[in-house]
Amino acid sequence: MKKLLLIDGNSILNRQYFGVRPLTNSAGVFTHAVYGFVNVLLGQLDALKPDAVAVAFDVHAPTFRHQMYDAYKAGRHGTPPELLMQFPYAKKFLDAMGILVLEKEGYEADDWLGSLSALWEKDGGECVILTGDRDSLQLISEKTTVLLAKNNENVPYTPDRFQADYGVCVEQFVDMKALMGDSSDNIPGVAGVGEKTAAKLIATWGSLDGIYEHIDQVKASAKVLSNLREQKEQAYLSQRLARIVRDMPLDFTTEALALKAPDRAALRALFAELEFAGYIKRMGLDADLPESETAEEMPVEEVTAEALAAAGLTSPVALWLTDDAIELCDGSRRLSCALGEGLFVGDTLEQIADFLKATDLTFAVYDLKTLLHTLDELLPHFDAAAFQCSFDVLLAAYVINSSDSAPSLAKIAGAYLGAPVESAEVIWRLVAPLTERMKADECLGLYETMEFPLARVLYNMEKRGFLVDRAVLQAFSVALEIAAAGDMAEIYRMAGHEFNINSPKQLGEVLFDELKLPFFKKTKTGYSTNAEVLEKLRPIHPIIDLILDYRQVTKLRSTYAEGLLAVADEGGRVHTTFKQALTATGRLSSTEPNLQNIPIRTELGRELRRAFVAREGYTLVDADYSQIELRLLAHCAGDPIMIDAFRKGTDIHTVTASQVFGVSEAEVTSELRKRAKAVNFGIVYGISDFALSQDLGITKYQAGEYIRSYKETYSGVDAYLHSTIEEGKEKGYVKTLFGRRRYIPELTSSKAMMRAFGERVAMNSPIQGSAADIIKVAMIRVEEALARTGMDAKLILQVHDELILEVRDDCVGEAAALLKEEMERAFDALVPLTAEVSHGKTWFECK
DNA sequence: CGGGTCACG
DNA sequence: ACGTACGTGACCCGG
Repeated sequence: MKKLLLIDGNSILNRQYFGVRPLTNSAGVFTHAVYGFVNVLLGQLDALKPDAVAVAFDVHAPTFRHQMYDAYKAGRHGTPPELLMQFPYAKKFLDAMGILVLEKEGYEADDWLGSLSALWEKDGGECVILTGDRDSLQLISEKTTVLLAKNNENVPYTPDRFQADYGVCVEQFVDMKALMGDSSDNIPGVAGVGEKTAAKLIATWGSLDGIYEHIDQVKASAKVLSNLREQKEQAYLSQRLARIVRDMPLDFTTEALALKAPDRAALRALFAELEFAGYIKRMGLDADLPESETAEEMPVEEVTAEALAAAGLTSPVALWLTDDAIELCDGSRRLSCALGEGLFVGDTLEQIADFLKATDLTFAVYDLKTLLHTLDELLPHFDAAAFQCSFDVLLAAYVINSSDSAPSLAKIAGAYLGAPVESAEVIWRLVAPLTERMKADECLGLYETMEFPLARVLYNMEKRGFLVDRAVLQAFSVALEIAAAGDMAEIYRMAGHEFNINSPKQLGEVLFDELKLPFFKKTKTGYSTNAEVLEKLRPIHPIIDLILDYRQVTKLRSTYAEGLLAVADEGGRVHTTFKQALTATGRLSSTEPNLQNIPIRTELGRELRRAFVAREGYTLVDADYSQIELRLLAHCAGDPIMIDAFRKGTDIHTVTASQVFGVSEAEVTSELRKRAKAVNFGIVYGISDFALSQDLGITKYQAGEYIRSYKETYSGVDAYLHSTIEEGKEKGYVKTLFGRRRYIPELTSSKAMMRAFGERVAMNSPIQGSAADIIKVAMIRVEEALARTGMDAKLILQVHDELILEVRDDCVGEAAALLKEEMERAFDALVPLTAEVSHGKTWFECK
């Protein structure tokens, strides 16, 4: 029996795009989706050995079904350009492989899959359909299997497997979808009917027709029954939408699908353009090249690990990891050490691992932290601590100029070199000019003693991760879900109809057009519905409270409870990624997950911290700097009154209130202290009377008076802030206590708005940046001191002014003392930089 | 993919 | 006249 392999090109490319880590060739074309696609296709050809192959693509036409589909696609899953640009390459690849590409205006890939599998079956052949789209499961038959592409595997769906999964037979699938709908395909279905109800109804009555023929006998909830009756038309419309076309007009016969011989020259050229050296090798395409041409076009030697070890490179050697090779360059030679066929060939990787283990070379790299993670994932028994590295061009470029965040190697090369060069060579050639520039800008010390050593500390922290209690998150998520559902029902009742509460547009219409509530603020796109606005409306209408609560609980659920569950590893630990070369001020940022914005300010939100725990037998030790930014302001400004206050250990906000409002410290009420606190914060941010008035709900005039009085009290601070702005205007940048620069071109702008922004940045950056520098020093010292003492205590998180350790129960006291000591000693300021330590089994208990 | 909203320091 | 505090990241909507 002849075998046909049919592939849903859109679906598979899409999966590869999101599943394979991003990759570009040196021309900047994204290539990872094609890379994965090629891998999948070659793998299936190998495994199935089909007689015929075809790959289908969507070409939308403005028919009804496709309009809806397009609207949807354009909405939430609009194809990113980085994927779009890869489609032509995938098709070129298929052409070169001798595989038929199917596309026709007005038809989707699954229409082709349906029609061709029907045709092939009629001719007595067997068919395998490869797709990631469950829609195609309706095409399963005795002769047709659907290989459903999941994250790591392809699951073969036969009629039996389908029945087992869905509880109905394949022929009933379309009717089931007619009832339950499919949000991803914009099929409405019948309201209130989900997978469970749909399966039960279809299993009982056999089909959609069966249900409606016996509608008076159908047993279901009153709501479902009335929806079934009212939405009969919609159900049949959904049925039509869900059914894949199986009889599209075809202007060719099954013979046209037969696999042809590949055009090896075309394949080689394509892979060369995409820089898929691994596939050229895997398919033996380089063997076709005349010897001389190979040598001329590819000056890179493909060598084994042993040969490499014997090559006699001299330190420092630039090291650059591509998808299928490690490139090395010592200035005179550039070598690429093949990782083998793809990244996952065991013995070759082992050889690389052995080489790295045995070598005493020192490397220069781009982004040490990421490289260590990659090597750790790829190589057996990789020892990050033994990997000798002396230079990181990413961190050097960031220290020199923090303005463009996380610059690519190509971008750094563009800025500091001229001609385009290969990656390993770029790294090697960048070391000298970057070093010289750092010397000239007096930030080489910052790089050498702070940023570069910090990279390894961050690597360790990321690798360790933070344990979360998944049961706690689950339970929290469920409770929040229930709360949200309750709010939602009540909101709909008060509004008189259902709408999407998450849509600011729809919410604005309900509140301000329908309920006629007064509006205070508009955004570019419509009414503003933010918390500040809603807070004012609170007394006017009871729906506001519910909306605020709904917002809070859905945020906590989706961003935190569900968000954290989604990224926890098998052991329940979450591994954040610290971006070390991103912020303009020198702070770190934390992503996937962001562990630097875990709720604390509200009681409910704070509950989440109960889910952050120490592992069995261990305790969290947490320390945070007390008002470090204000203390640094006192230090930088040399302001005697502020310095005195911090030295005496008095409460700074109380002192400020007493001074600014002219009362004794004993007379400072909590309201006065609150206002003084807002002024103190404002000063650090680069204050304006308007913003302060907004924050405190007072008049602009009053806010101006506060500021005037503040500046009188702390005249040193006032003078310092002015001089900082002046220096910024003169030099074009401001800098931290450790010499980290931030360039502020806005300071010389002709637009007042821009200039004012520049001035606020000039006032804030040295303070925020110095605080960031100091905790970085502390982190390096804490990591080092803990390692030296051999204590079982490890840094696992930094939150700007806070450090968290996971410590074995028996050394909590010792670790807490060490942590406090190292943080407070990290910088010798004119005022004490105090750190407050606490500990507990969960983050919640650390306060 | 930009804007609105809201979480943190 | 005009829009306003500094630095971040994630989720959701809708064009």
